[in-house]
Amino acid sequence: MSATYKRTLVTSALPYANGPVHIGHLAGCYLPSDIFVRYKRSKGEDVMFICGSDEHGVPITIKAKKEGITPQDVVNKYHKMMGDSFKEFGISFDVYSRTSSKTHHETASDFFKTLYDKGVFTEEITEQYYDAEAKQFLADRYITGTCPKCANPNAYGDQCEKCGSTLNATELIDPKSTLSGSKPILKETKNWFLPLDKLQPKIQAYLDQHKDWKTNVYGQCKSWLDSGDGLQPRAMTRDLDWGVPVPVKGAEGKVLYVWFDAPIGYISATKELRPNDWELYWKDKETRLIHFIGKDNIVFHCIIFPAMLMEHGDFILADNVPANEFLNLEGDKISTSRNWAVWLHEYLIDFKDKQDVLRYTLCSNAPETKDNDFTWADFQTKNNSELVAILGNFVNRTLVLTHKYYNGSVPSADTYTKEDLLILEQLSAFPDKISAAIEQFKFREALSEMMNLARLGNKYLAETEPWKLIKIDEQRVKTIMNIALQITCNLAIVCEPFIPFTSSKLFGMLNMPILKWHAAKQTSNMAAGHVINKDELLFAKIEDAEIQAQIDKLSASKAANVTTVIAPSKPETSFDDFSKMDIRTGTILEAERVPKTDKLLKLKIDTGIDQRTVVSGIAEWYKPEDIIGQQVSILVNLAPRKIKGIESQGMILMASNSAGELSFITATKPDFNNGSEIK
RNA sequence: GGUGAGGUAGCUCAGUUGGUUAGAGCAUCGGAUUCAUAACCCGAAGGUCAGGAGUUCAAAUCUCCUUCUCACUACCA
Repeated sequence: MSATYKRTLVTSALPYANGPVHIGHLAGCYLPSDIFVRYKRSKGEDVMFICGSDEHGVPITIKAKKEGITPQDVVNKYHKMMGDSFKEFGISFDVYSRTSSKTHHETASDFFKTLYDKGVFTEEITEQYYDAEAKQFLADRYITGTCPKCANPNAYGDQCEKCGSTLNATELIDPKSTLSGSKPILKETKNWFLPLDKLQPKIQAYLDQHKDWKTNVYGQCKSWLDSGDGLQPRAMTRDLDWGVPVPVKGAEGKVLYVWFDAPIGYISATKELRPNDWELYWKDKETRLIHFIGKDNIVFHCIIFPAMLMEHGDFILADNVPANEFLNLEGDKISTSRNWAVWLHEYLIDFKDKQDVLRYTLCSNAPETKDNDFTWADFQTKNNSELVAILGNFVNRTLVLTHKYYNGSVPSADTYTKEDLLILEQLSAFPDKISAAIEQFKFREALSEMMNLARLGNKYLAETEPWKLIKIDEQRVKTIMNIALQITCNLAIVCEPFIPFTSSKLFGMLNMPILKWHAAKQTSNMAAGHVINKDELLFAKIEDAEIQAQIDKLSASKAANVTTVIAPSKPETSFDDFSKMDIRTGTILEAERVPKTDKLLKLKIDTGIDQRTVVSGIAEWYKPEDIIGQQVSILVNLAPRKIKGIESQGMILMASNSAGELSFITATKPDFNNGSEIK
């Protein structure tokens, strides 16, 4: 593959500018892409590494409103924060741009215009909620109301965070605009859709050429294409005032959909970096385009963005999309809102100058094929038992002996023994072994191969025992130490993509210029007589106390999360409104699971008035056989509704705690027969 | 429920087109050693390859069923 390409364009998913970077982001795409790019650079290949902040979209406007600042303020803050911490961590982007830049606005706008002029989009008029006071359409996130499912009064228009269900804004009970607090009205609006349904054959053909993609990536793409109705048209514009304005007449007050806008950010960033020849990287067939992303982005990078590029016409498409799975933290999902994360900017303070320890740990346990778990104990072990004990130790013993025996001057190799030759042969084979793994995006394997070189070194010293031989055969020891130094030097070369800070430290100690990848195949990079610098330790042990401090920090956020979140009270209502509800005491007579659902139970309730069927989403909390005879409160004059083909005639009232668990509510005294009113 | 990805030693993971006693690192235990940050080196122990059935001379690998985890998706009046 590389034979047919002249250059490589590597993109790393644009991080969303509403929070700092955490280890999940790093393990998912930034670290693998950085390793890949550093390796390519070391090989002397033409490679460009693109990233930037994704700064549009509704969550940022909400965050801004909450904090009483402008969306631009929000993205300025996080753009700087993310950019700084990436840099300090050694993620070597050639450009770290942002989607609020002028270049990006122009590029995205032109891109849309081109597709528009080509007649790619379909127009569709739909009804959306509109806030008459604020005079704007409301994104789903700007509407709150009562969740129709769990009765959480603070559900968003797209999702209820309490019960986790996805919603349509129009389903919310008692919807409310978060802008003005007023009740939104439905109003017609026009949006532009990318007709993915019509493009499906083209996308199919594209994916068919890439069956070599990682199984998780290809599998997920297939599932989109093969699912029931296939691909569906997707709106590429939104009624919102934060983003790239839609450059079309009649589209005032509309912006491009973030997922239309964000991937174009890769193009804009390249333009900024190479204003004169950026097209070479995006339009020349001899450029290889690779997107590094997390698994949540697969559909956008493998289906939607390629579709956009295809329809535009001039662009090349991704040759590979090596998406990683997710990284968990101490057994739980990483969550920004629950503060369950290791934040990069905090790590960089707590573990100053230990970038490589985290890089090493995250790479060696990267979620390449399935979700993985990051634990602090593992972090400590990887540092103490591998970086310190194997790599650091080998380098240290080699340099210490060199200073001790030769005052830091590289001894000359004399006659090689059979075992020496074997070692040298193995030594020169390492770069290709590591290359092979990196080219296949198997970074864990590549890293472990790199460590094997240090192991080889340790083993060589243990077998030849120069500290014993020095007393009887000084000539022989010179050869041994020369070889040990060659191994050390080549380690400095091949470890660079993974642990660049260590690499440069090592080159410094060896008093060597930075050597490139091909040099690692040589076994004589360190010339006899060359004088090395004073040695220092490459890695320090990490003590239990430091690890405990991090674990305590996490425990604290866990404790903070357990404290019950009390939903704020709803707006005042009238007694008349309340008394319209006819709530009764009833008893469950029969209960059974609704087939093909996870959460639904079909209940037969004696309401005192009659016996009726109610479908209720409580199957996660109650087993059918356990609740026969259970007394419940039921809203009996609610309009019936068909759920999964069953007509549900009422609603069981449930108490719901902050964990989203549900509980029946009933009279606590006996003798409250069915039909007793609740008021 | 549908779709996709997973379930291999205590832990984290490899296992190519089915082919001899299923591998590695870390952790554990034993030995050896002292140049080295009690590190290194050698060795041992450790697995009904989630469970069951089938195809085959031969299955971790192919087929079917069951079960668990994760993601997307559906149901929630």
